[in-house]
Amino acid sequence: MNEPTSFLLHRVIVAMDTYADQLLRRDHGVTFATFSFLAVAAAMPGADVTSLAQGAGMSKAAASKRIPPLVRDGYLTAEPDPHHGRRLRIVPTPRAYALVQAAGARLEAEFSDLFTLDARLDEPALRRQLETLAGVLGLPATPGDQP
Amino acid sequence: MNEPTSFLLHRVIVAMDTYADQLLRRDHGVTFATFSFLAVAAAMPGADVTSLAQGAGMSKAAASKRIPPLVRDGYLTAEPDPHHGRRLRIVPTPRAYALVQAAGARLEAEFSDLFTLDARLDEPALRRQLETLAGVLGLPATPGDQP
DNA sequence: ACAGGGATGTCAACGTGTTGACATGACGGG
DNA sequence: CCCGTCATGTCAACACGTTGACATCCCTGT
Repeated sequence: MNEPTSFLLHRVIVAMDTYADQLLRRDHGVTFATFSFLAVAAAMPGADVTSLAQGAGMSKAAASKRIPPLVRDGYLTAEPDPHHGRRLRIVPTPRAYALVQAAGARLEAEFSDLFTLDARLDEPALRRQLETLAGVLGLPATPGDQP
Repeated sequence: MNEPTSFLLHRVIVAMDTYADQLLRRDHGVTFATFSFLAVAAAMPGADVTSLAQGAGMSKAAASKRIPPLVRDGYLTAEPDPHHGRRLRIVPTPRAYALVQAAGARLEAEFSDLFTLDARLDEPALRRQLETLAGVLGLPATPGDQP
């Protein structure tokens, strides 16, 4: 009996996430989840908590809880929206942009290397398969796009 | 600028996991993590807590906490190993085997369908890429194999 | 003007993972 | 035989997500 492809996919991702997490912790002092959240925030500066939650694929409550520590650590600023009494404007600081840029480039480089480690790996082909799969699953073409 | 392939991979998996989780909750009354844990237990009946943790890719403590509720719900039995004063023998009940078999088949069927929904999807090709990737990452060929 | 419904952010309670510490059983070398 | 060391399971504390409830604010229809 063969392992289902979906399970194999799962294991591969878990391994890649673990690797990325260790790299980010060691070299940038943040966890993968934090980096990911900051990357979303950097992609939509001035967004409110709800948009951030959607973009990061988590609940409003989770995003709301994540923000205060990131403000304390100098990665974000959170100010009340002058045009809306309840809405917050979340703006990344230069430190956040620097982290996202550096760590993002680092991760991309690492995983690019990964795809060249074996001649049987064909990144463009894999990418096409994944994009089609994303389409079938109803995922947006780019992460966290706001309509 | 293009989204890194590794990020795309991540998003695809998260979507598939979410889908699987909803299906399992609705039709089998367990979460994906629980199913996954029971699948590991079913693959190594009589294993101790440490082996189970390794097989399921979690810490000993997490496995240890997971077991009592599963015993209470009639999915597992946990008895002291007669040959070792501290070791426990974790044995799945028929109910666990039935769940793993039924839910596993269901998931596999769903995701097989998924791979036929678009003519551009080539499951064998995708699978070869993933297996090579797993090899490069140093993953075992089959999940939870004990040396 | 204002009543009602939706949007927004936060809270409490909970689920489930982690790490580090710990008591205790197994085991091998002196 | 006994002592040091490792293996084993559990506990406490924490991290970080979820859901459901909630107060508050905005906006629209009347």
